[in-house]
Amino acid sequence: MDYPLTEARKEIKTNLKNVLIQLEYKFEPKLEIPSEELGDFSFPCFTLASLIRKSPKDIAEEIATRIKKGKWINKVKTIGGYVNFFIDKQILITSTLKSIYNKKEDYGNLKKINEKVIIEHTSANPNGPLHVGRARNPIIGDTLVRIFKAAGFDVESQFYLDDMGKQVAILTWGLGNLNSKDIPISKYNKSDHKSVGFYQIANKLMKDDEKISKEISNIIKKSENGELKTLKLAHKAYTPVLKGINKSLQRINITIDRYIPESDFVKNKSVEFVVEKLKKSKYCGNENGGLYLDLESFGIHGRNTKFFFTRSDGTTLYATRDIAYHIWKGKHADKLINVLGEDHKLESKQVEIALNLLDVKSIPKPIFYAFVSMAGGKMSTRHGRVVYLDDLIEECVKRAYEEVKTRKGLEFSEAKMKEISEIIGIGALRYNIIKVQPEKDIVFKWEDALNFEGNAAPFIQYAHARACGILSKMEKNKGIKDPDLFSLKHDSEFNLVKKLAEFPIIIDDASKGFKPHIIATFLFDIASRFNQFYRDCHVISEKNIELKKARLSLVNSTRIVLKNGLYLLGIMAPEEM
RNA sequence: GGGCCUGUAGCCUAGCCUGGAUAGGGCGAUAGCCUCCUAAGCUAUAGAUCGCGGGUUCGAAUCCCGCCAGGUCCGCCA
Repeated sequence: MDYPLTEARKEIKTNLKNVLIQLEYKFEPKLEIPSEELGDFSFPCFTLASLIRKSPKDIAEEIATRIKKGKWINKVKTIGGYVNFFIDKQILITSTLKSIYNKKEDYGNLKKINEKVIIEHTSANPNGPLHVGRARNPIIGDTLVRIFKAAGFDVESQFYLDDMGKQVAILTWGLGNLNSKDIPISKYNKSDHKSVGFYQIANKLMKDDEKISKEISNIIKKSENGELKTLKLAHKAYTPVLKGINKSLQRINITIDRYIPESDFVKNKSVEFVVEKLKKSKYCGNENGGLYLDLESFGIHGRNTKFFFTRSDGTTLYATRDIAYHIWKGKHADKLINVLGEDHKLESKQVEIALNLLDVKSIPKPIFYAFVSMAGGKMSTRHGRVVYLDDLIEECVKRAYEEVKTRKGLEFSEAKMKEISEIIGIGALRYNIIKVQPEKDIVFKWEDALNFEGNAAPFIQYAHARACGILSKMEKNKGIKDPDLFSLKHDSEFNLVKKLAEFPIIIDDASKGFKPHIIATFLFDIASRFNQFYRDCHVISEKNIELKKARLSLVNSTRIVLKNGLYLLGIMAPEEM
C-alpha cells in the first residue's frame, strides 16, 4: 500500500495526464511542490505553452476546468501559468495519522527490496585515533547505512583495513623498537591514543635515520609479499588501535559489520589475477618493468596519466589491491557505495576505469566529503594542530552536561544528567556534521560545534521530549483510542501532519540521491512545526474530549516520526531533557 | 600547467543534478512573549549585487562559456 502523499500525487498525475490526452496535448507533465499557501502540488504550463504556442495562462485555465475532484483532489486553482492542486485536508490528516499509528517504528520505511548494498566507510589507517578532519566519514557512512536500510535495502557496512601499508609498518616498527618510557603520555586511557605515540616518534626518527627508514621499508616489502610472520606482527600492532577506533565509533552509535584486511587479497592471490588481466589490456604499458594503464583516453588529464599497478620489481600497489577488493565486493552485493575523502577522487576514478576494463559489472558509487579544517590552517598531527574525534566527543558531552545542569540540576539525579548529556552531546555532534552536504568545506569552530540552539540536534530532541511530556501526563486517561481525527482543524495541526506525511518521500529522496543531510533538514522542519502546534493547540487543557484525543494522537504521531527520523541519523531521542 | 569540488546577508546553510511564482532556514543583532502541556521554545524587525563577466531561454542561484578566490589531487605512497 502506498503512503498517503504518494497516493495523492499519483491521483493528481493520472488525472492531469487524462486531461492532457483529452486536450490532445502530447506532454509528460511534471508536478512541483509550491510554497504552502499556493497549493499542495502544482503544474507549470510554460514548457507546454511554448510547444503548442498558446499562452500559459489559457492552458492553465483550460486544464483546471477539466480536472475532476477525486479522493484527494479537493480544489484546483490557477495563478498565471500554473495549475495549483489542493488536496483534501481531512483525508490527508486521517490517512497519515492512521498510517503512523499502524506502522509505528516502521513508519517511513519503504518496502523491502531484495537488493544488497555494501557501504564502505571510515577505512582509516589504523595507526592512531580518528581525528576530526576525517570524522565526517563514519558519520556520513553510518547515516547512509541507516537510510538505505529504511529504504528497503539489505545493507552491510565494511571497513577496508589497510594492514600492509606504510602507516601500519611505521607503527609496527615503533612498537617493536621503541621504549614506552620515551613515548609521551596520552591524556586518554584508550588503546589507540596509547599507540599513536609510537607511530609519531617512529615517523620522526625515520626521517633522519636511513637505517630505520630501511627497516620500515623492509616491513612493507615483507607484508606485500604476504609473509605471514610480518603480517602477524602488524596485526598485533594495529589491533589495539582498531579497538580504540571502534570504541569511539560505538560511542557515537556506529558499528561496523565487517573489517576486510587488505592483505586478504594478497594471500588469496586475487591481486595477481588482477595484474594478469590488466596486463592484457590494450592500454597497458611498461616502464622499466613497472606496469601501468594509460588513462589519457579516459579523460584523466594532468602531468601524469599513467596509472601504475605494479612496481618495477613486480610487487603490487595499494590501488591494485583496492581493485581486487572491489571485484570481491561486487560479487557479494548489487550496489556498492564508498564514502571517501576528496583526496581519493583520482584513485577512485582510476579504480573505476580499471574495473570497467576488467568487465566488472558493479561499479562503486563514491560519496566524497571535504575535509574539516581548523580556522587558521590545516590540521596536522605534527604541529599539535589536531583535534581528535574523542576530543570533540568529550567536549560536546561536557558542554551538554553543563547545559543540563543549569536547566535541570535541581530536578534530575546526577546519573540521569550524565545519561541525558551523553545523548544530547553525541546528538549535537552527529547532527552538526550530517546537516551539511558532504562536499562543502567545513572550518571547525568550537562555538558552532557546541551551539545547542536553533538548527541543531537538541532542538529536535527537545521537541521529542515535549511530546513525551504531554503523553506521559495523559497516560492515565484512556487516551488515543479511536480519536475523531476530523476535529483537527487548526492550521498548525494541518501543517504538522502534512510534514509528517512527507517522511517516506524524504527517505526515498535521501537514498536515491545519496543525500543524508536532507533527513536533518526534514527533522528540523518537523520539530519547528511541532513547536508552533505546541504554542497554538493545547492538549491537556483542551475541554473538547474528541479534539483532545485527536491532538493526543497527533502528538504521539509526531513523537514517532521524530524518533524514527533521529534514529536514521544515529541520534537518540530522550523522553525528557 | 591540468583535473575535480566549493563560493548564497556579519557568520553558517537549503535550493543547483531535473531552469519557473516573493531565494527558504539557522546563528548573531534589535524588540516582545513564562499565574497556561519543558523558554534548549515562540513572535516580530533589520540584514542578499545568489563570487565576477558574458551567453542560451518567455524565464537563470539553477544550464553553457570565460575569469577570480578557497579546498583537493596530479608518487613505481597509502
